[in-house]
Amino acid sequence: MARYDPQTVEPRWRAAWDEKACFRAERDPARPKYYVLEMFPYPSGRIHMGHVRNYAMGDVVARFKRARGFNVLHPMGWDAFGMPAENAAIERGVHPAKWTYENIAAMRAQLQAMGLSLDWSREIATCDPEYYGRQQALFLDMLEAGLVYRKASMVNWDPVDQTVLANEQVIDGKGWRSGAPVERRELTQWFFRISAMADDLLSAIDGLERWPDKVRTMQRNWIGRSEGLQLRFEMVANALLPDWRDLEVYTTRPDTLFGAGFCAISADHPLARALEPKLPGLPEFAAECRRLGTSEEEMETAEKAGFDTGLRVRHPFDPDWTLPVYVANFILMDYGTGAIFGCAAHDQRDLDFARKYDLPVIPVVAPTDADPATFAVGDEAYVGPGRLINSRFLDGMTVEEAKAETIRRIAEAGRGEARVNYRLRDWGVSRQRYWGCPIPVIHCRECGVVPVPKDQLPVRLPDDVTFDQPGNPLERHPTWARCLCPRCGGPARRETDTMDTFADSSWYFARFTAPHAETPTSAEDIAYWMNVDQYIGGVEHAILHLLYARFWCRAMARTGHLPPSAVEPFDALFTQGMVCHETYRSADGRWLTPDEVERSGEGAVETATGRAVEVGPSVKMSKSKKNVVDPERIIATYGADVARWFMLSDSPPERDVEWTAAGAEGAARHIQRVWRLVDGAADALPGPGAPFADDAATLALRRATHRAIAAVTADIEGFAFNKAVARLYDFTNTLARAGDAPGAALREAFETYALLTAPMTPHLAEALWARLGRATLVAETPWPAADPELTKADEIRIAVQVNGKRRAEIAVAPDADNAAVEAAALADPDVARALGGAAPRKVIVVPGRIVNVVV
RNA sequence: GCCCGGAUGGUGGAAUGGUAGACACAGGGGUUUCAAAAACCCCCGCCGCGAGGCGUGCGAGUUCGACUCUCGCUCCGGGCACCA
Repeated sequence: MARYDPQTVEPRWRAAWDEKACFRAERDPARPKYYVLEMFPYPSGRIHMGHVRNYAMGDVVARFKRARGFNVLHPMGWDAFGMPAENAAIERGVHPAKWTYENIAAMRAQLQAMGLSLDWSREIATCDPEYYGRQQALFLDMLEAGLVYRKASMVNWDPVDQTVLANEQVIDGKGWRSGAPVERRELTQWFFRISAMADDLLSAIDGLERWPDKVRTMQRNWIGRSEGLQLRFEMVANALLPDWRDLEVYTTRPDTLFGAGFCAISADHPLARALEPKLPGLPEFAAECRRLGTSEEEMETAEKAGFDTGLRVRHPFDPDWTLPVYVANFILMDYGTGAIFGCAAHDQRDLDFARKYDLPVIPVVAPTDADPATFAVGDEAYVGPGRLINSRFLDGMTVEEAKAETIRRIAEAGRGEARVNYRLRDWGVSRQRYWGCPIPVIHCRECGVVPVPKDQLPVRLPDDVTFDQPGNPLERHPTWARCLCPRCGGPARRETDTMDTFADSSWYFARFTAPHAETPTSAEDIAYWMNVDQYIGGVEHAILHLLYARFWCRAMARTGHLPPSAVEPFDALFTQGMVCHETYRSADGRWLTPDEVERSGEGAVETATGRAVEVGPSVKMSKSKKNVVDPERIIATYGADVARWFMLSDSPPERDVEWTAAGAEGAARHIQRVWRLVDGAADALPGPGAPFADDAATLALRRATHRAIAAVTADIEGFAFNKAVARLYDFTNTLARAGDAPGAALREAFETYALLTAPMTPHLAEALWARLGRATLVAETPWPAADPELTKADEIRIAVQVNGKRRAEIAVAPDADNAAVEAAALADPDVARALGGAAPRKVIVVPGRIVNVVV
């Protein structure tokens, strides 16, 4: 009896699949298609366990659907542009392209070793001009359609490195390389007009029924539709800015207008800009605000601070009532009008601000159970429902009534109007970096911004670039940007900004349907393959990537690259959890990898020194904490099936999973056990198609077999891979005890096992199938069907409760009527004892479930 | 700070509002073996000799019945627009 050796067995079956091109996807209108896609990876150089989990799940779906008769498209590619390649160039002097393509080669080999049923002939890399050239064509069409424009916007500026920094490169307000305090700086940049589609992107979420509710909620909140009032406060005449008449603010709480205590504007508001040179102290304060960087998180968590401009505005309902105007660090120029009125009593931020600067806190909404005369606000703003107080003509109204009435009166007075607003901002795509898709426009002194003619695409990145100094290599390249204006022929300069990599990942799924087409998409292939039936990826992409892709598809539809049916490209979405591992820290505070540590009972020691190691909580695998396990080593030690099986077992796919060495060994033992069972029994089995014996042992085993088929099928369809795995463990235990069962039933059971395990452990499945004498491939074999006659139970056991506490268990026929079940329950001696002679007041019988006797 | 999740034995988890702990890992005991490994069998929520009682992060509530529904917390995680 040979031990199952994955290192020799697995490559053999991968070669067999390749030879028969089992996973090549060809358009075939006669067959139903199924497009399953996992989020493509960034080519960091090595796959990690998160990839293993993601791609194992996708492969389960792909192999399952293929076995169910679908024409499956399951492609793979590379999200290959991005900052790490430039960082490698800066730190190690390797060219981003060389670094990226070497990483792709290494990761492709690793993914191939996983035995994924991918169509590699469709592989794409976003850094390939074949791909990004088509993206440039899309960009030009979107530009022409008015979906792209330029405007001034803020970036994080490192004044020492003279470089734009990503948010993750700003640490505690300082540049990650230079350590210099970061400034906000304004640059003219390219934007996609995603906000113009806000309403459609919002309402279409209702139709995404096979997306997780949490993702739909997050997207709704992100878009943030609000109904409110845009209102112009009249400015009190002042010598500083005699020409400014009004201050326009946006509020979602017009009902609280009589609670207004101040107005606040962003440091980037035109009014603040106009005041800056005229007000001593303001430039310093504005600079302080701008040091906050561009992330919303920073703005919101920073301590509220303001600068009193000395200007005042009039209350719209009382010309004698004036409010101070502050410049404040928590007002976003990008939201609403960049100015607010503050009602301290009913907004926490406003309250914090008012307490700090001693501004009035006037409650104007009182909860219905409070006494309006004494209701006051302490350190917590009241944001709940209630009735208006201290608000003149609004007194006594509900919040909703008061909002409507305020808007009506403001409109009547000509000082504002109702307005729908969105939190969603336009998508800034300009990146001042080399390793991205060049934005295909030319700047001409005479003609302005001129699109690159399509026949000159792709605008290729130059190869000869240097990274020995900070800044954008494209900008300082001696010749690349220099060109002639396509319109007037005069000297001109190329755009040196490249696109956000989110653009690359916003349409790759469409490109996979025709990866070699001359045009970005091919209508026939799109019509057949789109949409993606099942998309699988990390929940960290719930908002940005998925929202941008939804927008981009709408833009592609408007420019004729996608049919209207593809504006929502992902019919079903599944977000999987992360892979975690416990963390280890040596006595001197160094993080240790799991390889450097020996686990012993409660504690752990560092193998090299024998010293005790502090075992930390299990958190997402990350290089910084060194709690990573290299899939390549796992595959080399145990085989791909073990890695796949373990990643699918135990934890529900949407939840985080913890990698443990013991778990991996358990998975390896299981695979050996299955092989041993089949290998030991195979020679004695009758050939395929032998008739079943008419005896109890045959019936019992066949019942177990068909129940396993039904259960595994339902579990895979329901994305409960951990439960499918548990069913297969269960079925394995049945097989282990069925050694003397009649041959035909045993063959059916073993063959069924091979077919059911194939989506999870495809190599093992093929090996079992072949050992059972089959000359075909499991990869080409249809999924087994459960015989309903065999999955029915002949007797069920149900619990009997007395006053909600379980007291007994009775066996009844599955179709027994309620009266019979009730009688059987009351006749049970344990039930009688629990009743203690008391007469049942009520008996609840839930058919097939439970009996509850209430006394 | 704001938005979205999650919490069940020693561990990962299972459970259309209906027998809490399927299945697995770890642990314990046994069989086999010169021995070890492997394999196989049994036990395994907590307290209790037992009868029984208590148990799904905490506190309330709805229900004949709550891990599941509602409200209020705690802790942990994801996202916050230039990481991908």
